[in-house]
Amino acid sequence: MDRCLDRPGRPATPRARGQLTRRKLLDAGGQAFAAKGYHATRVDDVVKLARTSHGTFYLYFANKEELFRALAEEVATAMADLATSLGPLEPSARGRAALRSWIADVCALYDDYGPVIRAWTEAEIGGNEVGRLGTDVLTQFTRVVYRRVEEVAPPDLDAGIAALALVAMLERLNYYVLSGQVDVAVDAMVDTLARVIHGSLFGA
Amino acid sequence: MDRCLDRPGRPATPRARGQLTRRKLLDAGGQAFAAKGYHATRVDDVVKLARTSHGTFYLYFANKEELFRALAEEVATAMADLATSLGPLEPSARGRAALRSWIADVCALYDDYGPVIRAWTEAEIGGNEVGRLGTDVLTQFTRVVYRRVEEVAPPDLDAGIAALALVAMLERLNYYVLSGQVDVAVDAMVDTLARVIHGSLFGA
Amino acid sequence: MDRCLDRPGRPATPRARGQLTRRKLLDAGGQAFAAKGYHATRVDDVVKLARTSHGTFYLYFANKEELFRALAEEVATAMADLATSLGPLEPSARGRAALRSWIADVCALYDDYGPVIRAWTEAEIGGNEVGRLGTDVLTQFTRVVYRRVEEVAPPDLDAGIAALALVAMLERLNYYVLSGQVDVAVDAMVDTLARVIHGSLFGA
Amino acid sequence: MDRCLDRPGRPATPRARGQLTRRKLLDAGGQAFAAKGYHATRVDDVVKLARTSHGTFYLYFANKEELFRALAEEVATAMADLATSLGPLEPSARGRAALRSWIADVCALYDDYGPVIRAWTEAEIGGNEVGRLGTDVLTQFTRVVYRRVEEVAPPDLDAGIAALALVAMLERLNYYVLSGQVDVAVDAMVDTLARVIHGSLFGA
DNA sequence: TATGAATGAGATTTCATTCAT
DNA sequence: AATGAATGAAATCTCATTCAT
Repeated sequence: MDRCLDRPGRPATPRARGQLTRRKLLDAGGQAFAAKGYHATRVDDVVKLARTSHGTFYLYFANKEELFRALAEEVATAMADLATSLGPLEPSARGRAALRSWIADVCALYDDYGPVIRAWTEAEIGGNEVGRLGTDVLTQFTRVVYRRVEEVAPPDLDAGIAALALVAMLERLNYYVLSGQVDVAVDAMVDTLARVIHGSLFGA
Repeated sequence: MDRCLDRPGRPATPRARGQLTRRKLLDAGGQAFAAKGYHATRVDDVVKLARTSHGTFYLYFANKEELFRALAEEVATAMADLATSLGPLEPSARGRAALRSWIADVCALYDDYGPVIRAWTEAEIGGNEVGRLGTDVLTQFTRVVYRRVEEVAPPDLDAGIAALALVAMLERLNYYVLSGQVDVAVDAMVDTLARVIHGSLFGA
Repeated sequence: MDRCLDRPGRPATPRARGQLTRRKLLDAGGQAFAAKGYHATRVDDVVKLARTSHGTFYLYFANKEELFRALAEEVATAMADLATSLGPLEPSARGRAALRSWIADVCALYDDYGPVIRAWTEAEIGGNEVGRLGTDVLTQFTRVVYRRVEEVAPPDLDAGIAALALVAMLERLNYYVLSGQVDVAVDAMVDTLARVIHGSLFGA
Repeated sequence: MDRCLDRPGRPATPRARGQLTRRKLLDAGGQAFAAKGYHATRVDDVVKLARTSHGTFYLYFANKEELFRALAEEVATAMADLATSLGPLEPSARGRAALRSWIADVCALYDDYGPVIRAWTEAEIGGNEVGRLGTDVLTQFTRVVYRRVEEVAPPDLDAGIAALALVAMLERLNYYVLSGQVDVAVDAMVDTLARVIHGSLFGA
């Protein structure tokens, strides 16, 4: 961290420092978006958190939206991975445990990346590229859930909409809980979500 | 306060025009928020839609937030009314039909007031009074659902969280659908929601 | 005050009511200027104090400045009268008593009209008509003082500047005292002013 | 906080430019207030005089009032210094010369900072912090004069009020003269003030 | 690479004045 | 004679982005 090491003449640690600065900005962005939301976050908030300057910010990101997109892409990867990890749904107790475990992963991911997920589904930025990225990721995620629901859905249930409804529930409940609007233990939330989803597919 | 001028018979001009203008601004606000979201909406958008002037806007509302709050209060009333209209949940086909009908009402309300509901639960304006109003209304709404769920919940289900999860699902699915991010018929959505909720409580 | 007396068909008390309204506005203006100063006073403040409407205001005065000018003209008259009432200055005890009495009148006038006097000497409105009116009145007033000073001034004293200095002292001390910036009894102020002025002309 | 970049030898660019801009704004403010008065001065006038942009202005001052306050604080310092430089008052010719010299300093200060002094004693901005600062400085200034007057005041003279009256005369006469409302040479003004003040204390 | 000063377009807000009734 | 709603020009203020060093 001692900056005095890279003395004038020598470039020193080729681009390691740049990567570090970029990372600091990404982290700061995550924090800032979490605290105030995408729109209310100022570039100033980000650079202050990152302990850099405005000039530096624009060295790494073309604008605020690009910072957000970079963050969003990290989340997109994580969500895609998570989606593929959902195994077949089964009525058995074992199936239910598997479901519960997956839901726990979803909640953990939301815990890490909630603000980003939240922001990209906002209508406010729905018109632009980032909104589209968000929609795509969510659509992708929902498609996987859909496939699993379809395998077991009773004939009177529209698997497409049901999958969407379940994803909606997962996302929004996490939002309520993480934004502190309600006071619920994460564990109890995971239990209940598993119970409700399992129940709605296979009965109580 | 009865002025001698507005005698019965004469059109009651006194306050009528003002109220009309206020209404126009409120409606315009609803439209604008729906179209561009709370943050992206400019006071200018609102007055253009309402076909008035900037000055007039500030005659009726101190700022954009106050306009939003006024709108939010209308929604709060509507939601409170809707909440009380939820009857007991029952496993019977009749009970399910009643539930479906209530859900249809919820979706209709969301159709009318969606953008406001959406905006007030966003973290961006969560720090202020409006955010609190939103939280309060949603809490109130959830409480009513909670009471009904509690009456019939199987012992292995936490009625409080379940009620929250169901409200989350209702709200977020409507959001997905109304924001055009996915393409689903309202009727099918209502069916599925009724099916999922009923199923999760009483089995398939 | 019962407005219902002037029934539609009859004009009733020809223009008495108008004069009353005008007076109310003038008084309200005086109060408002006193409380917040000329610039910070809004037409709205005036009409609220006068319990009338904006429309009515502009029925009687072309604008805020005209209201001020009307007020200023009242003061101008009073000051001109006061100026002529200053008798010859004399070293005797009797002369000093006469001076004291005149100063008491000046302070009383300042008590009544202070805010107007204050406002018109402000540089802020010095460029316009009102400022000129103020300057004229003050010049006139000073001229009278000048004549009396000249009659008795020792040769080493420039009567013109001395007169100006005395008027300045009279005006500003009253301002300090009336604006509440310092806490001094009016009587003591009058005594001291008489003493200082008399002393500066005739010795202690 | 010592950054490795600004090593001794390199021009100390870091803060210098900013300070210069701030200074330019301060000076421009002084000019603008002098020319149009506090209320009539627009932020726009200031930035035009300083040859900067609106944005830059708000980088250094939160608003017009803050700029004024900064200016006022400079004046406050100068006035406090001036106050302490007043020596004992003496009836002798030498004492009178000393008094005259001090008055000359006061008038010079008023020449430099007149508009600020003028503005802060106005009722218009008297309700806020700046007004208080002005009152404090003037009170402080008066207190020093008071001490000197008290040392020599004849028993029939209230030294407190007399000091106030003298300060009032100094301030207001300068105002009349500098605002161009009357046409008086500064030298003659200083002479007359010295004569009047000396005379009022020690006789002609 | 990094900085912090500067910018200016655009948003918000105020308020003297006019207008329809 | 009186009202209160409406107006819009002008002022204030914000902030993403660029620039000089």
